[in-house]
Amino acid sequence: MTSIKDVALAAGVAPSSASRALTGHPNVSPELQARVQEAALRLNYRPNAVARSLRSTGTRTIGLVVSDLLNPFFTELARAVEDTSRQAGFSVIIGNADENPGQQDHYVRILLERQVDGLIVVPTAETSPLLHEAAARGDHLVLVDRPAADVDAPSVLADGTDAITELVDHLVQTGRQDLAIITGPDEAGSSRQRLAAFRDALARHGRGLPPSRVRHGDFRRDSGRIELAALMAGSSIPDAVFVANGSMALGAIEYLATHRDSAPPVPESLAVAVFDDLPWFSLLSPTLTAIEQPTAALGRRAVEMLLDRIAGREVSDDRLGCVLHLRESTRGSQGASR
Amino acid sequence: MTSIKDVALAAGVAPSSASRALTGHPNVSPELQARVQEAALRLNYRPNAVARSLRSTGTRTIGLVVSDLLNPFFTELARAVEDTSRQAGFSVIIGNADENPGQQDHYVRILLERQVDGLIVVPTAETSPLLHEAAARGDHLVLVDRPAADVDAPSVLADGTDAITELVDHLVQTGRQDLAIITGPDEAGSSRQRLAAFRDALARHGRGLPPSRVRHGDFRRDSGRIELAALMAGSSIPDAVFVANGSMALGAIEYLATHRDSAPPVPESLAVAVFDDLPWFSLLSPTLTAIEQPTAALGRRAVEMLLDRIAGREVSDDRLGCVLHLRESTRGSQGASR
DNA sequence: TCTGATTGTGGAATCGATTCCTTGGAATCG
DNA sequence: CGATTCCAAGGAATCGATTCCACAATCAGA
Repeated sequence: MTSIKDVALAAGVAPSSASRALTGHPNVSPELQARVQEAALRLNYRPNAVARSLRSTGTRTIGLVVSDLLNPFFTELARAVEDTSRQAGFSVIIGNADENPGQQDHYVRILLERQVDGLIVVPTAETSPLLHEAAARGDHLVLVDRPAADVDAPSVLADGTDAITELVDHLVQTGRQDLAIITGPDEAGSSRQRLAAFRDALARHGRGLPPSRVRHGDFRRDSGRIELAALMAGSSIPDAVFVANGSMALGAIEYLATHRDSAPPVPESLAVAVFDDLPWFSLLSPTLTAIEQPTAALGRRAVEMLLDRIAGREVSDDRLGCVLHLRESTRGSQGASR
Repeated sequence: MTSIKDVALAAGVAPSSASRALTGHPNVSPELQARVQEAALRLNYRPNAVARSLRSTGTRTIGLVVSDLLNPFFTELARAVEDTSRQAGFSVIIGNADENPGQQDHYVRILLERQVDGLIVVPTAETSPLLHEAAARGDHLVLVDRPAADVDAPSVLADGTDAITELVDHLVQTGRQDLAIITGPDEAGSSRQRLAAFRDALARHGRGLPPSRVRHGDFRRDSGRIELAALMAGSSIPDAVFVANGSMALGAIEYLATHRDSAPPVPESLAVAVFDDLPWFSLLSPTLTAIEQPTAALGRRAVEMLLDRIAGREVSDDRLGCVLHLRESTRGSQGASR
C-alpha cells in the first residue's frame, strides 16, 4: 500500500508538508502543492481514512439502525438518510435490528466502537439500557419514527393522531359499528401511539375498544395474516380493521385474497385501512385507504438534527404530520353519511 | 474517552497485557485476565475499532454498493448481505448509486479509503475505470446481479434465460402475435441479458423483435410508466409486454390503472409479464405473471464468495436459476394452446 | 542439577495520517 | 538598518490499539 510517506518521498518533501498539500491547508506554496499532487497521482495514492480518523476527531460516518429493512417504510427512510448524509459528506453504516432488541444493541455497540460521529436509531423497544447509556455519555443520538421514554435524545416522529382521528370519524360516520385494530408490539412506541390515537378517537364518539378488538402483531408481514385470521375466527366479526403498518397490511391483504370465498367482502362488510401508504395500495381492487407518512422528510430531518447536534447546536424534538387518503376499501356500506 | 491505557493503569498491568487479556490471547494468566476484565467493566471501557483496524489488518467491514435502494429487489439483496455478513462478524456499509455511474464511483472510492475488507457491487454501468482498477490492484471485489465485462472479479448472477424462454413460449403458444419489451439501460449488463434472452426465444419461433418493440427505461418506476405509454401511443399496439424489472413494472401498472378506459384490457388484449416477482403481484387483479429471482440467495452467495476471497480461497462465478410464475395477466386470449 | 523449552509479562515499535512546535529566511515597519 | 512579524517547511509527537521482542520465572527431560 502506498502511504503518504511514499508520496512525500517521491515529491522530496516531509510527510507533514505532503499532508498539508493534499488536504488543502492554507500556508503551502503552489510549487510544493503541485509537486505533491503530481506525486500522489503518479503513485495512485489513496488516503487511509482509518489512520486519518484516529488522529483527527471524527470519521464522517453516521450509523443508522433500523428495525426492519424489509419494510418499505424503513427502506425509504434509509434512502433519505443516506441521501442527505452523502450530500453533507457523510457515509452511512446501516444495521438491521429485525425488530429484535438484542440485535439492535449489537449494532449500537458495534457502531459506537467504530467511532461513528452520530447515530440514528429506530428504537425497537421503548427501553434500552445501551441507548440510555449512549445518550447519557453524550454520544450524538437521534431517535426516529418511535419514541423511547428513558432515552435522553431528540426525536423526529410522524404524528398520525389527526389522521387516525379523521379516519375513525369517517368510519363511524359511514356506519361502521365494530372497529378493530391490528397494531404492533406493545414495547414499540409507535405501536402504542397509534393504538392510543385510535382508542381516543373512538372514545370521542362514545365508543369503547374491547380487548378482543385489539390484536398485537410484530409489525411484520406474517403477523398481519395471522392476526387478521384471528379476528375473522371470532364468534362475531368486526366490520372495520385498521392495520398499523404497511408490512402487516401486506399479510392481511394476502389473507383476504386467499380466503376470498369465506372472508367478508371489502368494503361492503369489512372496511380496511392502513397506517403507512405504499405505492401499490392504489393498484388493488378495492384500492386501499391509507395514512401516508412523511417518510423521506423524517429521514432528512433526522440527519439534519444529528448534524446540528454534532456541530454543537441545540436541537429539539420534531413532529411531522400525516395525510389520510380515503380510498375504496373504506367506502361507506350503508351510506349513512350521505 | 477511556482507553486501554486507563484500563491497564487501573488493573496495574501493562497496556500490552491488557490488550491480550481483552482479546482472549492464549498466554494470559487467569488472575490477570480477571483483573483486567474487572477494570474494563468498571471503567465502562469501549475499544476503539478505528485504532484496532489501523494496527491490525482488516476492519471486519464490507462495502455494498447497490444501484437503487428504492427497488425492493435491492432491498432484499441488501438485507441478505447484511444478514450473512453479521453472522460472519462483519458490518456492512451501504452505498446507493441511484443508477448513476458517477455516484457509484464515489462510493467505491469512499469505501476503499475506509479500508473495507471487501466490496460487493451491483455495477450500474458495464464499464467503470475505478472498478477495473480496484480489481486489478487486488482489492477483494464481487459483482452481483449484473456482469461487468472489463472488471476482473467473480460475479454471482441470476440467470433468467430459461425462465424468459419459457415465458415467451407460453405467450406465443397462447396466441400472442406482437410482443414488446421494456428493458433497462443498454449499459446495464442485466438489461442486455434479459433483452437478448427475450429476442433469442422469439427467434426460436421464427419471430423477430423490431426496434419499435424494444423500449429502454432506466429501471426505475417512472420510466415504466413512460415507456409503456410510448408503446401504447404507437399506431399499432403490441398484445404482450415484458417488463424487465419490478420497479418499472410498478410504473407500468400505474399507467394501466390510470388509463383503465383507453388502455387495452389485461389479459384479453394485452398480456403483461415482469422480470422480478414482488409479493403484491399476486394481490392485483388480474394477478401478475412474473419471474422470481433468487434474491436472498444472490446476496448470501455474494458474501460467501467475498469471504472466501478474503480468506485467500479461489472462487468462481456463480449462476442461480429463476422461476416463472404464470398468473392471470398472461392468460391465453383465444385459448390457442388448449 | 543443568540445559532447553515454555509461559507470562512489560517495554517499545508500529500502523498512516494529522498537528503541534521549531526554525530559517523573507518581508515589513519604524 | 535593525527589530519584529510572517510564512513555508521540516521534525517529532500523537491518536489507541496490537504485536514484536526481550526477559524472567517456571517446568520438563536427561
